[in-house]
Amino acid sequence: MRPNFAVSACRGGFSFVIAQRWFILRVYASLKAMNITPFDEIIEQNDQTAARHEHLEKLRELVGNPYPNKFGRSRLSGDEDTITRLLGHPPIAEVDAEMAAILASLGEGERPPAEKKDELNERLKALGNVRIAGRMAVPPRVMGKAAFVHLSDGISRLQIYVRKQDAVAISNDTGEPIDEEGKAWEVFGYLDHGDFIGVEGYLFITNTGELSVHVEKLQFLAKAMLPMPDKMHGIADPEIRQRQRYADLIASSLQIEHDGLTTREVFERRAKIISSIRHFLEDHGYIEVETPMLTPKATGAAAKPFVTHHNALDIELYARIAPELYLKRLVVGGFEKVYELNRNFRNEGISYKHNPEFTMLEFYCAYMDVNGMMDFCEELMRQSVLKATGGLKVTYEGNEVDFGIFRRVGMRQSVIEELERILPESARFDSAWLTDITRVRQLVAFVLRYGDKGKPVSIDQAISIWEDADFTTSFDKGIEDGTLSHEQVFDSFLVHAFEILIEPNLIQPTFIIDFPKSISPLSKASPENPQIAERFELFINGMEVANGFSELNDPKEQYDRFADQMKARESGDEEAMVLDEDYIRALSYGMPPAAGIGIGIDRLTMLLTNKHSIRDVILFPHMRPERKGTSTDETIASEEK
RNA sequence: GGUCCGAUAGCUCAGUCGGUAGAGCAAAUGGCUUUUAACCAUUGGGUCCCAGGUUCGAGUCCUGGUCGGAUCACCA
Repeated sequence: MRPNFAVSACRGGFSFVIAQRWFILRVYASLKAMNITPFDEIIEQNDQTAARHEHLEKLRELVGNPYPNKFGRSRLSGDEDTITRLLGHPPIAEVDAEMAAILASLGEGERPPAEKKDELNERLKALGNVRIAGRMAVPPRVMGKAAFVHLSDGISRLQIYVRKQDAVAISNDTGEPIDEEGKAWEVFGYLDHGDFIGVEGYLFITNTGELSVHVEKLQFLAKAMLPMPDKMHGIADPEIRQRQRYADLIASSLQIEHDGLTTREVFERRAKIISSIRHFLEDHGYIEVETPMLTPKATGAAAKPFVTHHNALDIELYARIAPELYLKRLVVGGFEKVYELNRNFRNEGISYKHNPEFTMLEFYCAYMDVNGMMDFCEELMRQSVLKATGGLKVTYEGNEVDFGIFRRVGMRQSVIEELERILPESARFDSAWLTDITRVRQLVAFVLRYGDKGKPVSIDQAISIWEDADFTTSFDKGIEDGTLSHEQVFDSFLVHAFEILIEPNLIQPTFIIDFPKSISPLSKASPENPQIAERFELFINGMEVANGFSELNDPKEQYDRFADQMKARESGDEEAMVLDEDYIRALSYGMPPAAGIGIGIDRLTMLLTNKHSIRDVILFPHMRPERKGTSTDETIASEEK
């Protein structure tokens, strides 16, 4: 993009322009040599920015420093008068209930009766002046010698009315009114959509019944050098929405109409979810801790880590994939109820439900088991949903999700029931097949094909899939080279079949319980069945939202489980867990029986804000870096010839 | 990584069969002292994502690429 000379060119004669242009090109060349992006290349230069630049210079002449340091807002509404406060708590409410009722009805689009309006306006004027500040939320509507414009505080907007003969401008150098006829009107003429101004004036109701401020003093506060997002459409390009979240947030405060929550409301709701969770946990005796984000071992979950290097120690460090093992060390140390609500990092794919860094709540409670944890989790989710949305039912992608009821279903049981339902008559399912390697192979093939074809399939289709279902699977290699026991094959099939057949259909909150032990290396086995882990995952709308279990606290058994994981790692499973010797040492001091859970805050927020993409509930999601323009080098080279 | 879709004025988008690049908003200028998607008049504004190809002629067709979105695989 070429630098824009139009603005500077209008200030001098022809030779001055040539000299200045030459000078600017030299400055550009030296900045480029140091790999510094020139200012004019950071924002695109066009007629819109040129106009705003001219306006900025005019304002500098009129009021002095165009970036003053403060603006004191009045306190008529009881606290500092933000626009939202003034609209929500009109100062007249304390003195006159009837007038307050009329004011409140204006919000519904009603007009006050003519005689009441005059009386109300007298009352409002008698309250004295308010001082408010905000961003100009619309381009000013100018009518010769008077104008209307709305100011926004990011949440609400309040209209101001500027009349040429009534307004005076404030000097930004002295802070005092400029005693000069028509100065404020001239200043107003150089204001653009998006600029920040502060005004002082009295409240009144317009003919069309809108509470407004009749401006007596006008102070310029800051310039918007870039044009504002489209007032009707906001920002349509999802890339710009995510890269320039600030612009997206401005758009959500400026847009006239919108469906669903605005971006700002999404993040306000996210904040509510998080604060309600913190309050709930603290009310129940939990203490918040912070454990290392940079760790010498990436363990505690099955995932690939980000690697970095510490220069002074000259060691590799990993961004943590889970705080789990640190939190349990704290349980060993006597923190009976402990939680951490912070970021985890996983070096894996990006999708609508995965971001490389994501926010996870993990907490642990001594003397509790998996069943107590499910009860507590239900309670925590319910109060959080209630605080964030005001009810227990939310609509997510057309489905009504009811947080009033959480089902509990065994993983094995759910898969058996589904297989009984979908397998053809000619192959009536028998649960003994789940421990027959030949049958499991056929079932794997069937489920894979079934999953590919999507649901539902007819009986005929099921029969033909079943009859064809005899080919090698990814398990065969594991069996042949001895890295997979038959038991592991059965478990893997169960999990796989669950993911394909059951998981996508779990719309209502459902705890899936009874996980195979072999895929739960940190979890205690069930006292009734040593092959089953005391573990659950919570699914809502086909998405895993939480994962909890009775924590394994036998150091020798934990060591053996880690050892199994390390063997799996040896044979190529990059995500198998890494042995943490210090954790084994910690457990050896003795850890009380305990239950723990991890809850994905981003996914919970998606559910409670009806957002399909995780990137819509993360303020600054990860994206590829922007490509820099490369044209200026050639421009300079050709200009200098 | 696979598949599908998209990229045109500052913004939101049209652009027919391959034949002179369009609208609304925004901007600039003028008018208008209670408007509210203010209104009226006038004006300026384009590397049609990039590179090749086909053609007398490409925003449009073909090939390759960049960026983005959706989806699948992996994962929480």
